[in-house]
Amino acid sequence: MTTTKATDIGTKTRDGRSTREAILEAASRLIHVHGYNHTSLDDVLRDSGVGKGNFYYHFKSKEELGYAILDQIIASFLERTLEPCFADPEGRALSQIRCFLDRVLEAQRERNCVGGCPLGNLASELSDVHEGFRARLAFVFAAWRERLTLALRTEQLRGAVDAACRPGAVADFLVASLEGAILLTKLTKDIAVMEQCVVEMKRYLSLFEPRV
Amino acid sequence: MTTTKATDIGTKTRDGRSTREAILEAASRLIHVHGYNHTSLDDVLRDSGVGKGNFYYHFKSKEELGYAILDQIIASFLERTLEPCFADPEGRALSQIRCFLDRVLEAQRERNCVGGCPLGNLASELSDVHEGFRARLAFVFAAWRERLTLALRTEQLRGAVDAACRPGAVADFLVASLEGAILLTKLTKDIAVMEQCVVEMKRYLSLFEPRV
DNA sequence: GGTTGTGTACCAACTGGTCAGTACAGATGA
DNA sequence: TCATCTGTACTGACCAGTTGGTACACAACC
Repeated sequence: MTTTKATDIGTKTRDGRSTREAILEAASRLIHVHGYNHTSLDDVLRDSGVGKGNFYYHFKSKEELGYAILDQIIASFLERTLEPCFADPEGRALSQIRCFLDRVLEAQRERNCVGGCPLGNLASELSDVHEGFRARLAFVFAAWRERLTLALRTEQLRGAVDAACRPGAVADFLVASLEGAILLTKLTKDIAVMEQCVVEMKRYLSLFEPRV
Repeated sequence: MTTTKATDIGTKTRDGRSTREAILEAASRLIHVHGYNHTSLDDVLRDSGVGKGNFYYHFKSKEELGYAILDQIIASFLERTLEPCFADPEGRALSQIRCFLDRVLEAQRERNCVGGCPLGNLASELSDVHEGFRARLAFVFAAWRERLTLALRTEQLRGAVDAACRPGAVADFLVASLEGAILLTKLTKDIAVMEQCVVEMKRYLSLFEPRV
Protein backbone atom coordinates (compact mmCIF):
# COMPACT_ATOMS: atom_id res chain seq x y z
CA MET A 1 0.00 0.00 0.00
CA THR A 2 3.00 2.22 0.47
CA THR A 3 4.00 2.92 -3.09
CA THR A 4 0.53 2.57 -4.65
CA LYS A 5 0.44 5.95 -6.31
CA ALA A 6 3.89 5.72 -7.84
CA THR A 7 3.37 2.35 -9.51
CA ASP A 8 -0.38 2.31 -10.18
CA ILE A 9 -0.82 5.58 -11.93
CA GLY A 10 2.31 5.29 -13.98
CA THR A 11 4.11 8.49 -14.85
CA LYS A 12 3.71 9.53 -11.26
CA THR A 13 7.34 9.37 -10.18
CA ARG A 14 8.89 9.52 -13.61
CA ASP A 15 9.42 13.15 -14.32
CA GLY A 16 8.12 14.75 -11.17
CA ARG A 17 5.44 16.52 -13.12
CA SER A 18 2.54 14.22 -12.37
CA THR A 19 2.73 14.63 -8.63
CA ARG A 20 2.59 18.34 -9.08
CA GLU A 21 -0.31 17.98 -11.45
CA ALA A 22 -2.18 15.69 -9.08
CA ILE A 23 -1.83 18.32 -6.39
CA LEU A 24 -2.92 21.11 -8.71
CA GLU A 25 -5.88 19.13 -9.93
CA ALA A 26 -7.16 18.30 -6.45
CA ALA A 27 -6.43 21.76 -5.11
CA SER A 28 -8.15 23.63 -7.90
CA ARG A 29 -11.23 21.46 -7.46
CA LEU A 30 -11.35 21.96 -3.70
CA ILE A 31 -10.54 25.66 -3.85
CA HIS A 32 -13.26 26.20 -6.42
CA VAL A 33 -15.80 24.61 -4.07
CA HIS A 34 -14.64 25.78 -0.65
CA GLY A 35 -12.47 28.79 -1.38
CA TYR A 36 -8.77 29.20 -0.68
CA ASN A 37 -8.97 29.83 3.03
CA HIS A 38 -11.35 26.99 3.73
CA THR A 39 -9.28 24.46 1.83
CA SER A 40 -6.67 23.01 4.14
CA LEU A 41 -3.46 21.56 2.85
CA ASP A 42 -4.39 18.23 4.40
CA ASP A 43 -7.59 18.17 2.39
CA VAL A 44 -5.63 18.67 -0.79
CA LEU A 45 -3.13 15.97 0.17
CA ARG A 46 -5.84 13.49 1.13
CA ASP A 47 -7.63 14.13 -2.14
CA SER A 48 -4.55 13.88 -4.30
CA GLY A 49 -2.96 10.99 -2.41
CA VAL A 50 0.26 12.92 -2.04
CA GLY A 51 2.25 12.99 1.18
CA LYS A 52 3.08 16.17 2.96
CA GLY A 53 6.84 15.90 2.54
CA ASN A 54 6.23 15.30 -1.10
CA PHE A 55 4.08 18.38 -1.33
CA TYR A 56 6.78 20.53 0.19
CA TYR A 57 9.25 19.04 -2.21
CA HIS A 58 7.21 20.40 -5.11
CA PHE A 59 5.85 23.60 -3.56
CA LYS A 60 7.46 26.11 -1.29
CA SER A 61 4.28 26.92 0.59
CA LYS A 62 0.53 26.86 0.44
CA GLU A 63 0.68 30.37 -0.93
CA GLU A 64 2.80 29.21 -3.85
CA LEU A 65 0.20 26.54 -4.54
CA GLY A 66 -2.42 29.26 -4.51
CA TYR A 67 -0.45 31.25 -7.07
CA ALA A 68 -0.09 28.18 -9.28
CA ILE A 69 -3.84 27.52 -9.16
CA LEU A 70 -4.62 31.13 -9.85
CA ASP A 71 -2.24 31.27 -12.80
CA GLN A 72 -3.95 28.17 -14.15
CA ILE A 73 -7.42 29.71 -13.83
CA ILE A 74 -6.21 32.91 -15.42
CA ALA A 75 -4.58 31.11 -18.34
CA SER A 76 -7.70 29.03 -18.89
CA PHE A 77 -9.88 32.11 -18.73
CA LEU A 78 -7.77 34.05 -21.19
CA GLU A 79 -7.38 31.20 -23.66
CA ARG A 80 -10.62 29.30 -23.33
CA THR A 81 -13.13 32.00 -22.53
CA LEU A 82 -11.92 35.34 -23.73
CA GLU A 83 -10.03 34.29 -26.85
CA PRO A 84 -12.82 32.36 -28.61
CA CYS A 85 -15.20 35.25 -28.04
CA PHE A 86 -13.15 38.23 -29.04
CA ALA A 87 -10.28 37.00 -31.18
CA ASP A 88 -12.02 37.22 -34.53
CA PRO A 89 -11.17 40.62 -36.01
CA GLU A 90 -14.07 40.30 -38.42
CA GLY A 91 -16.60 39.61 -35.70
CA ARG A 92 -18.93 42.40 -34.74
CA ALA A 93 -18.01 43.56 -31.25
CA LEU A 94 -21.55 44.09 -30.01
CA SER A 95 -22.69 40.66 -31.16
CA GLN A 96 -19.61 39.09 -29.63
CA ILE A 97 -20.37 40.72 -26.31
CA ARG A 98 -24.00 39.62 -26.44
CA CYS A 99 -22.89 36.10 -27.20
CA PHE A 100 -20.43 36.24 -24.33
CA LEU A 101 -23.17 37.38 -21.94
CA ASP A 102 -25.33 34.46 -22.99
CA ARG A 103 -22.49 32.06 -22.34
CA VAL A 104 -21.94 33.42 -18.85
CA LEU A 105 -25.66 33.22 -18.12
CA GLU A 106 -25.73 29.63 -19.32
CA ALA A 107 -22.73 28.78 -17.14
CA GLN A 108 -24.50 30.22 -14.11
CA ARG A 109 -27.63 28.27 -14.90
CA GLU A 110 -25.67 25.04 -15.19
CA ARG A 111 -24.02 25.66 -11.87
CA ASN A 112 -27.41 26.26 -10.29
CA CYS A 113 -26.53 29.83 -9.35
CA VAL A 114 -23.97 28.74 -6.82
CA GLY A 115 -20.22 28.80 -7.15
CA GLY A 116 -20.08 32.17 -8.76
CA CYS A 117 -17.23 33.31 -10.95
CA PRO A 118 -13.95 31.57 -10.03
CA LEU A 119 -12.04 34.76 -10.66
CA GLY A 120 -14.55 36.96 -8.91
CA ASN A 121 -14.65 34.68 -5.88
CA LEU A 122 -10.91 34.62 -5.51
CA ALA A 123 -10.80 38.33 -6.16
CA SER A 124 -13.05 39.13 -3.26
CA GLU A 125 -11.62 36.49 -0.97
CA LEU A 126 -7.96 37.24 -1.40
CA SER A 127 -7.49 40.69 -2.83
CA ASP A 128 -7.36 42.35 0.56
CA VAL A 129 -5.10 39.75 2.15
CA HIS A 130 -2.22 38.86 -0.16
CA GLU A 131 -0.91 41.58 -2.41
CA GLY A 132 0.40 38.97 -4.86
CA PHE A 133 -3.06 37.56 -5.39
CA ARG A 134 -4.55 41.00 -5.83
CA ALA A 135 -1.99 41.97 -8.44
CA ARG A 136 -2.58 38.84 -10.50
CA LEU A 137 -6.33 39.26 -10.38
CA ALA A 138 -6.04 42.91 -11.30
CA PHE A 139 -3.94 41.84 -14.25
CA VAL A 140 -6.51 39.43 -15.64
CA PHE A 141 -9.34 41.90 -15.25
CA ALA A 142 -7.19 44.44 -17.04
CA ALA A 143 -6.60 41.97 -19.86
CA TRP A 144 -10.32 41.32 -20.10
CA ARG A 145 -11.02 45.01 -20.16
CA GLU A 146 -8.38 45.64 -22.79
CA ARG A 147 -9.69 42.96 -25.09
CA LEU A 148 -13.17 44.43 -24.85
CA THR A 149 -11.87 47.91 -25.37
CA LEU A 150 -9.92 46.89 -28.43
CA ALA A 151 -12.89 45.09 -29.97
CA LEU A 152 -15.12 48.11 -29.42
CA ARG A 153 -12.58 50.60 -30.70
CA THR A 154 -11.92 48.59 -33.85
CA GLU A 155 -15.62 48.41 -34.59
CA GLN A 156 -16.02 52.06 -33.86
CA LEU A 157 -13.44 52.99 -36.49
CA ARG A 158 -15.31 50.78 -38.90
CA GLY A 159 -18.54 52.59 -38.06
CA ALA A 160 -20.25 49.57 -36.55
CA VAL A 161 -20.26 51.09 -33.09
CA ASP A 162 -21.62 54.53 -32.37
CA ALA A 163 -19.19 57.39 -31.78
CA ALA A 164 -20.79 58.08 -28.40
CA CYS A 165 -19.24 54.89 -27.08
CA ARG A 166 -16.14 55.40 -24.96
CA PRO A 167 -14.63 51.93 -25.31
CA GLY A 168 -12.59 51.91 -22.10
CA ALA A 169 -15.46 53.10 -19.95
CA VAL A 170 -17.90 50.69 -21.55
CA ALA A 171 -15.47 47.81 -21.02
CA ASP A 172 -15.02 48.66 -17.35
CA PHE A 173 -18.74 48.91 -16.90
CA LEU A 174 -19.47 45.62 -18.62
CA VAL A 175 -16.92 43.73 -16.55
CA ALA A 176 -18.13 45.34 -13.34
CA SER A 177 -21.78 44.66 -14.11
CA LEU A 178 -21.14 41.07 -14.96
CA GLU A 179 -19.14 40.41 -11.81
CA GLY A 180 -21.78 42.18 -9.74
CA ALA A 181 -24.56 40.20 -11.37
CA ILE A 182 -22.79 36.93 -10.61
CA LEU A 183 -22.23 38.00 -7.01
CA LEU A 184 -25.87 38.93 -6.58
CA THR A 185 -27.05 35.72 -8.19
CA LYS A 186 -24.91 33.70 -5.82
CA LEU A 187 -26.28 35.67 -2.89
CA THR A 188 -29.95 35.43 -3.77
CA LYS A 189 -29.65 31.91 -5.22
CA ASP A 190 -31.96 33.13 -7.95
CA ILE A 191 -31.08 32.78 -11.61
CA ALA A 192 -33.74 35.36 -12.48
CA VAL A 193 -31.40 38.06 -11.21
CA MET A 194 -28.76 37.02 -13.68
CA GLU A 195 -31.28 36.76 -16.50
CA GLN A 196 -32.61 40.23 -15.91
CA CYS A 197 -29.14 41.69 -15.63
CA VAL A 198 -28.16 40.17 -18.95
CA VAL A 199 -31.27 41.59 -20.59
CA GLU A 200 -30.48 45.03 -19.22
CA MET A 201 -26.86 44.80 -20.29
CA LYS A 202 -28.01 44.06 -23.80
CA ARG A 203 -30.35 47.01 -23.63
CA TYR A 204 -27.40 49.13 -22.55
CA LEU A 205 -25.36 47.80 -25.47
CA SER A 206 -28.09 48.79 -27.87
CA LEU A 207 -27.15 52.39 -27.07
CA PHE A 208 -24.08 51.87 -29.18
CA GLU A 209 -25.68 50.44 -32.28
CA PRO A 210 -24.80 52.88 -35.02
CA ARG A 211 -27.57 55.29 -35.93
CA VAL A 212 -29.36 54.25 -39.13
CA MET B 1 -5.82 47.59 38.10
CA THR B 2 -8.35 44.89 38.63
CA THR B 3 -11.55 46.88 38.49
CA THR B 4 -10.34 49.55 36.07
CA LYS B 5 -13.01 49.03 33.50
CA ALA B 6 -15.92 49.18 35.91
CA THR B 7 -14.87 52.34 37.70
CA ASP B 8 -12.86 54.25 35.09
CA ILE B 9 -15.18 54.13 32.15
CA GLY B 10 -18.28 54.56 34.23
CA THR B 11 -21.38 52.89 32.93
CA LYS B 12 -19.31 49.86 32.09
CA THR B 13 -20.71 47.52 34.70
CA ARG B 14 -23.89 49.44 35.38
CA ASP B 15 -26.36 48.21 32.86
CA GLY B 16 -24.32 45.69 30.92
CA ARG B 17 -24.80 47.61 27.73
CA SER B 18 -21.42 49.28 27.42
CA THR B 19 -19.38 46.10 27.36
CA ARG B 20 -21.49 44.73 24.57
CA GLU B 21 -21.14 48.00 22.74
CA ALA B 22 -17.39 48.06 23.20
CA ILE B 23 -17.20 44.61 21.66
CA LEU B 24 -19.48 45.58 18.79
CA GLU B 25 -17.56 48.74 18.14
CA ALA B 26 -14.17 47.05 18.01
CA ALA B 27 -15.48 44.09 16.05
CA SER B 28 -17.23 46.11 13.39
CA ARG B 29 -14.10 48.17 12.89
CA LEU B 30 -11.85 45.12 12.60
CA ILE B 31 -14.27 43.15 10.46
CA HIS B 32 -14.63 46.07 8.09
CA VAL B 33 -10.87 46.18 7.63
CA HIS B 34 -9.90 42.50 7.71
CA GLY B 35 -13.13 40.68 6.95
CA TYR B 36 -15.01 38.31 9.22
CA ASN B 37 -12.83 35.25 8.80
CA HIS B 38 -9.59 37.11 9.27
CA THR B 39 -10.75 38.80 12.44
CA SER B 40 -10.02 36.52 15.36
CA LEU B 41 -11.98 36.75 18.57
CA ASP B 42 -8.74 37.46 20.40
CA ASP B 43 -8.16 40.49 18.16
CA VAL B 44 -11.58 41.84 19.03
CA LEU B 45 -11.02 41.20 22.73
CA ARG B 46 -7.59 42.82 22.72
CA ASP B 47 -8.99 45.86 20.92
CA SER B 48 -12.01 46.25 23.14
CA GLY B 49 -10.25 45.40 26.40
CA VAL B 50 -12.84 42.77 27.20
CA GLY B 51 -11.93 39.35 28.60
CA LYS B 52 -12.86 36.16 26.86
CA GLY B 53 -15.14 34.85 29.58
CA ASN B 54 -16.85 38.18 29.59
CA PHE B 55 -17.35 38.00 25.86
CA TYR B 56 -19.05 34.64 26.15
CA TYR B 57 -21.21 36.07 28.88
CA HIS B 58 -22.60 38.61 26.41
CA PHE B 59 -22.51 36.57 23.19
CA LYS B 60 -23.26 32.95 22.53
CA SER B 61 -20.58 32.56 19.86
CA LYS B 62 -18.45 34.39 17.36
CA GLU B 63 -21.19 33.73 14.84
CA GLU B 64 -23.72 35.53 17.00
CA LEU B 65 -21.33 38.48 17.17
CA GLY B 66 -21.17 38.38 13.39
CA TYR B 67 -24.94 38.49 13.16
CA ALA B 68 -25.07 41.44 15.55
CA ILE B 69 -22.53 43.35 13.47
CA LEU B 70 -24.32 42.52 10.25
CA ASP B 71 -27.68 43.60 11.65
CA GLN B 72 -26.05 46.86 12.66
CA ILE B 73 -24.62 47.45 9.19
CA ILE B 74 -27.94 46.57 7.60
CA ALA B 75 -29.92 48.89 9.85
CA SER B 76 -27.48 51.70 9.22
CA PHE B 77 -27.63 51.11 5.49
CA LEU B 78 -31.41 51.05 5.36
CA GLU B 79 -31.90 54.08 7.58
CA ARG B 80 -28.93 56.25 6.79
CA THR B 81 -28.25 55.49 3.14
CA LEU B 82 -31.34 54.19 1.43
CA GLU B 83 -34.02 56.14 3.28
CA PRO B 84 -32.69 59.66 2.66
CA CYS B 85 -32.30 58.92 -1.03
CA PHE B 86 -35.53 57.26 -1.95
CA ALA B 87 -38.05 58.12 0.74
CA ASP B 88 -39.41 61.28 -0.84
CA PRO B 89 -42.48 60.28 -2.88
CA GLU B 90 -42.28 63.55 -4.77
CA GLY B 91 -38.66 63.08 -5.79
CA ARG B 92 -37.96 62.08 -9.35
CA ALA B 93 -36.67 58.52 -9.36
CA LEU B 94 -34.02 58.97 -12.03
CA SER B 95 -32.55 62.05 -10.36
CA GLN B 96 -32.59 60.28 -7.02
CA ILE B 97 -30.67 57.38 -8.48
CA ARG B 98 -28.14 59.69 -10.14
CA CYS B 99 -27.67 61.47 -6.85
CA PHE B 100 -27.23 58.16 -5.08
CA LEU B 101 -24.57 57.09 -7.57
CA ASP B 102 -22.67 60.31 -6.95
CA ARG B 103 -22.78 59.69 -3.23
CA VAL B 104 -21.38 56.19 -3.61
CA LEU B 105 -18.63 57.47 -5.90
CA GLU B 106 -17.74 60.16 -3.40
CA ALA B 107 -17.64 57.61 -0.59
CA GLN B 108 -15.25 55.45 -2.61
CA ARG B 109 -13.05 58.44 -3.33
CA GLU B 110 -12.89 59.33 0.34
CA ARG B 111 -11.91 55.80 1.26
CA ASN B 112 -9.17 55.88 -1.36
CA CYS B 113 -10.71 52.99 -3.29
CA VAL B 114 -9.97 50.47 -0.58
CA GLY B 115 -12.43 48.88 1.79
CA GLY B 116 -15.15 48.36 -0.74
CA CYS B 117 -18.80 48.10 0.20
CA PRO B 118 -19.27 46.64 3.70
CA LEU B 119 -22.32 44.72 2.55
CA GLY B 120 -20.73 43.56 -0.69
CA ASN B 121 -17.59 42.42 1.09
CA LEU B 122 -19.52 40.35 3.56
CA ALA B 123 -21.72 39.05 0.79
CA SER B 124 -18.83 37.65 -1.17
CA GLU B 125 -16.98 36.44 1.90
CA LEU B 126 -19.79 34.70 3.73
CA SER B 127 -22.65 33.93 1.40
CA ASP B 128 -21.39 30.47 0.51
CA VAL B 129 -20.37 29.45 4.02
CA HIS B 130 -22.95 30.52 6.59
CA GLU B 131 -26.54 30.27 5.51
CA GLY B 132 -27.61 32.72 8.23
CA PHE B 133 -25.32 35.40 6.88
CA ARG B 134 -26.39 34.73 3.32
CA ALA B 135 -30.07 35.06 4.20
CA ARG B 136 -29.57 38.37 5.98
CA LEU B 137 -27.51 39.79 3.17
CA ALA B 138 -30.02 38.60 0.60
CA PHE B 139 -32.70 40.34 2.63
CA VAL B 140 -30.99 43.71 2.59
CA PHE B 141 -30.25 43.54 -1.12
CA ALA B 142 -33.87 42.62 -1.68
CA ALA B 143 -34.94 45.64 0.34
CA TRP B 144 -32.67 47.85 -1.69
CA ARG B 145 -34.00 46.39 -4.92
CA GLU B 146 -37.59 46.83 -3.80
CA ARG B 147 -37.12 50.43 -2.88
CA LEU B 148 -35.61 51.14 -6.27
CA THR B 149 -38.34 49.20 -8.01
CA LEU B 150 -41.05 51.08 -6.18
CA ALA B 151 -39.52 54.46 -6.97
CA LEU B 152 -39.26 53.59 -10.66
CA ARG B 153 -42.75 52.14 -10.88
CA THR B 154 -44.30 55.15 -9.20
CA GLU B 155 -42.55 57.48 -11.60
CA GLN B 156 -43.52 55.32 -14.50
CA LEU B 157 -47.22 55.62 -13.67
CA ARG B 158 -46.73 59.36 -13.48
CA GLY B 159 -45.12 59.32 -16.91
CA ALA B 160 -41.72 60.51 -15.70
CA VAL B 161 -40.08 57.18 -16.58
CA ASP B 162 -40.38 55.57 -19.95
CA ALA B 163 -42.73 52.62 -20.43
CA ALA B 164 -39.86 50.51 -21.74
CA CYS B 165 -38.39 50.40 -18.25
CA ARG B 166 -39.03 47.16 -16.38
CA PRO B 167 -38.54 48.45 -12.83
CA GLY B 168 -37.57 45.14 -11.22
CA ALA B 169 -34.98 44.28 -13.84
CA VAL B 170 -33.54 47.78 -13.83
CA ALA B 171 -33.28 47.70 -10.05
CA ASP B 172 -31.47 44.36 -10.09
CA PHE B 173 -29.11 45.61 -12.73
CA LEU B 174 -28.33 48.85 -10.93
CA VAL B 175 -27.56 47.09 -7.66
CA ALA B 176 -25.43 44.49 -9.42
CA SER B 177 -23.51 47.06 -11.42
CA LEU B 178 -22.82 49.19 -8.42
CA GLU B 179 -21.56 46.29 -6.33
CA GLY B 180 -19.48 45.06 -9.23
CA ALA B 181 -18.02 48.50 -9.77
CA ILE B 182 -17.05 48.78 -6.12
CA LEU B 183 -15.50 45.32 -6.21
CA LEU B 184 -13.48 46.15 -9.30
CA THR B 185 -12.37 49.48 -7.89
CA LYS B 186 -11.10 47.76 -4.77
CA LEU B 187 -9.27 45.23 -6.89
CA THR B 188 -7.61 47.65 -9.25
CA LYS B 189 -7.13 50.32 -6.59
CA ASP B 190 -8.12 52.79 -9.27
CA ILE B 191 -10.90 55.30 -8.71
CA ALA B 192 -11.13 55.88 -12.47
CA VAL B 193 -12.91 52.54 -12.79
CA MET B 194 -15.61 53.71 -10.42
CA GLU B 195 -15.90 57.06 -12.14
CA GLN B 196 -16.34 55.51 -15.55
CA CYS B 197 -18.86 53.00 -14.28
CA VAL B 198 -20.94 55.78 -12.74
CA VAL B 199 -20.89 57.71 -16.01
CA GLU B 200 -22.02 54.63 -17.91
CA MET B 201 -24.73 53.88 -15.38
CA LYS B 202 -26.07 57.36 -15.88
CA ARG B 203 -25.97 56.84 -19.61
CA TYR B 204 -27.94 53.65 -19.12
CA LEU B 205 -30.47 55.52 -16.99
CA SER B 206 -30.94 58.05 -19.73
CA LEU B 207 -32.61 55.27 -21.69
CA PHE B 208 -35.59 55.67 -19.41
CA GLU B 209 -36.07 59.38 -19.66
CA PRO B 210 -39.55 59.81 -21.09
CA ARG B 211 -39.64 60.55 -24.80
CA VAL B 212 -40.32 64.22 -25.53
C1' DG C 1 -27.09 47.92 60.61
C1' DG C 2 -24.91 43.88 60.15
C1' DT C 3 -25.17 39.25 58.23
C1' DT C 4 -26.45 36.24 54.64
C1' DG C 5 -28.00 35.10 50.06
C1' DT C 6 -28.35 35.91 45.02
C1' DG C 7 -27.69 37.40 40.27
C1' DT C 8 -24.77 40.05 37.20
C1' DA C 9 -20.45 41.11 35.34
C1' DC C 10 -16.06 39.81 34.84
C1' DC C 11 -11.26 37.38 34.56
C1' DA C 12 -7.19 34.12 33.83
C1' DA C 13 -6.05 29.85 32.62
C1' DC C 14 -7.11 26.15 30.16
C1' DT C 15 -9.05 22.59 26.49
C1' DG C 16 -9.45 20.42 22.27
C1' DG C 17 -8.68 20.83 17.85
C1' DT C 18 -6.81 22.68 13.29
C1' DC C 19 -3.37 24.29 10.52
C1' DA C 20 1.00 25.33 7.88
C1' DG C 21 5.29 23.94 7.93
C1' DT C 22 9.59 20.81 9.42
C1' DA C 23 12.55 16.78 10.37
C1' DC C 24 13.97 12.77 8.96
C1' DA C 25 14.28 8.19 7.51
C1' DG C 26 13.41 5.15 3.79
C1' DA C 27 12.85 4.11 -1.05
C1' DT C 28 14.21 4.55 -5.88
C1' DG C 29 16.99 4.85 -9.76
C1' DA C 30 21.21 6.46 -12.49
C1' DT D 1 26.73 5.62 -3.75
C1' DC D 2 24.72 9.74 -4.37
C1' DA D 3 20.89 12.72 -5.74
C1' DT D 4 16.18 12.63 -6.27
C1' DC D 5 11.71 11.66 -4.44
C1' DT D 6 8.26 10.26 -0.94
C1' DG D 7 5.72 8.99 3.54
C1' DT D 8 5.29 9.50 8.59
C1' DA D 9 5.51 11.69 12.56
C1' DC D 10 6.08 15.76 14.66
C1' DT D 11 6.17 21.08 16.09
C1' DG D 12 4.51 25.40 17.29
C1' DA D 13 1.15 28.80 16.47
C1' DC D 14 -3.42 29.94 16.52
C1' DC D 15 -8.24 29.87 17.52
C1' DA D 16 -13.10 29.17 19.27
C1' DG D 17 -14.98 27.96 23.17
C1' DT D 18 -14.99 26.22 28.47
C1' DT D 19 -14.21 26.23 33.27
C1' DG D 20 -13.91 27.57 37.90
C1' DG D 21 -13.71 31.15 40.40
C1' DT D 22 -13.75 36.40 41.87
C1' DA D 23 -15.83 41.14 42.60
C1' DC D 24 -19.66 43.51 43.69
C1' DA D 25 -24.29 45.50 43.81
C1' DC D 26 -28.51 44.75 45.85
C1' DA D 27 -32.00 42.68 48.57
C1' DA D 28 -33.97 40.12 52.49
C1' DC D 29 -34.10 38.88 56.97
C1' DC D 30 -33.04 39.20 61.86
